[in-house]
Amino acid sequence: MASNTVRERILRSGRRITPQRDAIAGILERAEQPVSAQELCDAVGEVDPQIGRATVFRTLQSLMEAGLVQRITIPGAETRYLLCSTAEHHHHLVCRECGAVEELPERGVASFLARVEREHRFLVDHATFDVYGTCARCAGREPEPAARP
Amino acid sequence: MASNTVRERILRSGRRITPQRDAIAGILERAEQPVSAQELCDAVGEVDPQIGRATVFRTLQSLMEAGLVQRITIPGAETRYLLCSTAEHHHHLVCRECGAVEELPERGVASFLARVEREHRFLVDHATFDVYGTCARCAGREPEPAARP
DNA sequence: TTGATTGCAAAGTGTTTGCAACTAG
DNA sequence: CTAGTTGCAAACACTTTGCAATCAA
Repeated sequence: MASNTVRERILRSGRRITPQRDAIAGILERAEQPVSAQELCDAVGEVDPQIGRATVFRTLQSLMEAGLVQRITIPGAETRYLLCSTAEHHHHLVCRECGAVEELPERGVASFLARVEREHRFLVDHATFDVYGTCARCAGREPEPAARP
Repeated sequence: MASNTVRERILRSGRRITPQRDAIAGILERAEQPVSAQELCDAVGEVDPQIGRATVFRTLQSLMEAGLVQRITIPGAETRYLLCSTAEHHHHLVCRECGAVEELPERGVASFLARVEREHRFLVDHATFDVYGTCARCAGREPEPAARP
């Protein structure tokens, strides 16, 4: 099988590697949590102040189209971007404490969606399912975790 | 039990009824599908061109706080607002054909969330679960419905 | 009466675009 | 070589804010 570095994945998607994309991908790769466009711009600026906002946005868009990056839209907060291990459709568990994101494979959601389809006679085309809360590690530290699904 | 008109619900939430709010709520009420802020501004403008954008946004915010309105954030599209029959937390099935929105009660999602909590050792605080596809009525008309969960 | 609400216009965000210059493949 | 990519700055879309005037309860 082909190499799975981000660079390889970009190349395989028929896109060019440029220093800018390399920098942006690197930041996303190192980030332990989803990054906002603004944060990304700032971080990129530290690598090379020459790189402009437009490039950051265009790169994100490009990487999203390539399936390398997914955008998660936290309602009431900013849009954030994260490098995904797989281009397949999946969902996220986002920890509010540490920002860590766990990927929830589509498989886990599929059976539930099937039930929705059956019960509501609704043909599902796309579903967003993002869960916010406290991850196991952070829950271990906290005395009184919130709980309101 | 108390009356359940939108006016009543606004009043009961300790907010004032104003002609502007009445107009905005009326539009949301008549809309068969979620409305974007822009559309709302336009529609409101037809009722009374005097009503400004700021008022529309402030009213939406107010109604959201009161639990009358919910905002749904379609990834890659605009934010839309819709009047909800209940202030309780719930999710939506949105038909891409006709725009109709069906409310999916939290109850239906709860057991699924419980499983996620168990399997991922994750304390769920809030989950967004919005489903896009084709409703039964539209599916009946269409020869080849899309299907890619 | 009086605090909530409004209109206006101006300021913020966050994101996109046009275009000439540049460069990876 | 040449289509894809970039930087810049300006344009855009959407939402929020300050403030004085107004109005619902």
